[in-house]
Amino acid sequence: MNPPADGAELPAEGSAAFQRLVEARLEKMRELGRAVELYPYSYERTHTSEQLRAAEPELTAAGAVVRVPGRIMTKRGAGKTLFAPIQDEWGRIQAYFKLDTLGEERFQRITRLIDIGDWIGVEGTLFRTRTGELTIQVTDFTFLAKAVRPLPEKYHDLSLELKSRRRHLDLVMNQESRERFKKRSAILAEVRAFFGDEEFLEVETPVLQPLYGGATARPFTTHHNALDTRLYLRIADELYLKRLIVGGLERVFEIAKDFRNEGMDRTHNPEFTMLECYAAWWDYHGMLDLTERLLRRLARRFGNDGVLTYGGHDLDFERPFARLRFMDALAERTGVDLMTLDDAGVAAIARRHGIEPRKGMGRDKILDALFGDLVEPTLVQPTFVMDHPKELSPLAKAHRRAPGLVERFELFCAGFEVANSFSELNDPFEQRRRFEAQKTLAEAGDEEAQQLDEEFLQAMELGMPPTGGMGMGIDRLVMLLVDTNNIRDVLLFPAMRPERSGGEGP
RNA sequence: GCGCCGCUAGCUCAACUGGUAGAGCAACUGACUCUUAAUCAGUAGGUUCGGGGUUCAAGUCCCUGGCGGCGUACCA
Repeated sequence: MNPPADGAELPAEGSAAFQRLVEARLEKMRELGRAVELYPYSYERTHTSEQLRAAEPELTAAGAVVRVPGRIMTKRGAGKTLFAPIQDEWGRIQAYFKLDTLGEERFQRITRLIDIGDWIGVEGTLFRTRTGELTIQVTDFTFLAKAVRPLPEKYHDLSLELKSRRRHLDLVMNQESRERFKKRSAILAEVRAFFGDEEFLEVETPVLQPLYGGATARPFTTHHNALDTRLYLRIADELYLKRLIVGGLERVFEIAKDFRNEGMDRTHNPEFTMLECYAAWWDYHGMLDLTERLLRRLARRFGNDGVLTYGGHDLDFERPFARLRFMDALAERTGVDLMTLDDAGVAAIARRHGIEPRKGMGRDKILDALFGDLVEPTLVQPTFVMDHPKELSPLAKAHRRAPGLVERFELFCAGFEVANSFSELNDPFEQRRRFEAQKTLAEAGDEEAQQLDEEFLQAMELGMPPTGGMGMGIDRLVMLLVDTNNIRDVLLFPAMRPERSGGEGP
């Protein structure tokens, strides 16, 4: 038998009132500890709450004794009986405790010494109450673990902050939250299965990198003690994955965290999960087909016959996705063929649409801003936007026919970007020129400028096959599939400012 | 970054123009042998985010710091 936990206490914290709530629980735990093991090592479960519901007819007919562990969510005493829903990962099953069946000591134990929030295993047979609820008639029960802290209030939702900061509380209190994160896991599994079927090899590349590249973003920096050298947390996998293509691995993909030292809001977290894939011998058309197949498969599995409801819109992934050329979309919105205009002309059009070009914004950046304002919000149904201006895409191959453009597409759904893809630049001389240009920007103080990666260039100089590449923000994909507009809903532990007591004052 | 709003019991929220800080849930005591937001009777529970100021008097007004929400800008 365990020591009776007489010394158990929590560090002083919170108000005296809170201390008393905890103390009441500790006191009951001490008393309970004199009779039972407080922290047993395991429990033999026969069924989950879900399995009980599925197997009810057989179990009832056989009068089978089941053993189900779970957390006590409420206690409803009714004289010499007690009803208590027991919650496990899949849901709840009601347990019925009766003085007559359990005897005085065990009945007192459940009614008086065991708290809401505690874990117990109940053993008994199934029956239906008068009101029709499936219930376990408890013949015995086992104490499994103590909740020394009280559970939150039961019929109002937690604030988003508490849900995010204390995800464990959210998961205890909200079945729907548990379902959402299980769905995220299923989505990831489905994506991996898809790439397996498409004969892509899943690989892992470094998170800690001596140089960062593959995207324009500010990195996190860290330091390696033994090497006494600065390292960066990756902002993209791109350059390493392309080196694998050079090496002869023809189809690779990676699902991994990227880190970007930038603002956070409803759609941005400093660390986020990115899918990148590369296929030798493909151009962006091949990637486009792949992307469409992937999204359709996900929409069939997680939506309704290939249709996803998002923000009140029905998004149809079953039909071939719309395709739209970047410049055509802009021309349609502005009434002007912007290809024919010079920088000043483009800037003038932007001003006419309420966009004031910032200092240092090149023509292509202004086009991008215009696109973001005028076109993106209108792209509700899945739409491929194709053939972007060159300056925006330093790693993409020039368009084979249209001068000034690159072979690139982005997939938009519900007004936000889901995927981004190029015919990958594989000309090492052109790539070196573009890096040099970035280096100049960096020296001028542009923190987002990409660094010249000699290792990568040397790899490309060894010869990189024609290659298609695609990147997809997994968190946004999950947001789309679970119908939420807040990234915190799909990250178990989103980045939060550390909690601190108030400042010291002036 | 910037702007607006918020922070009161463990949780969700009240408290008028400055005038004794309240309710529900949770907790505690009691009643009830099919309850289910159980019910009924009672008890206890507060650093009103921190610091400073104005005032006879501050949850409320002012200054300042912290944290959050929403909007906005950049990034997936």
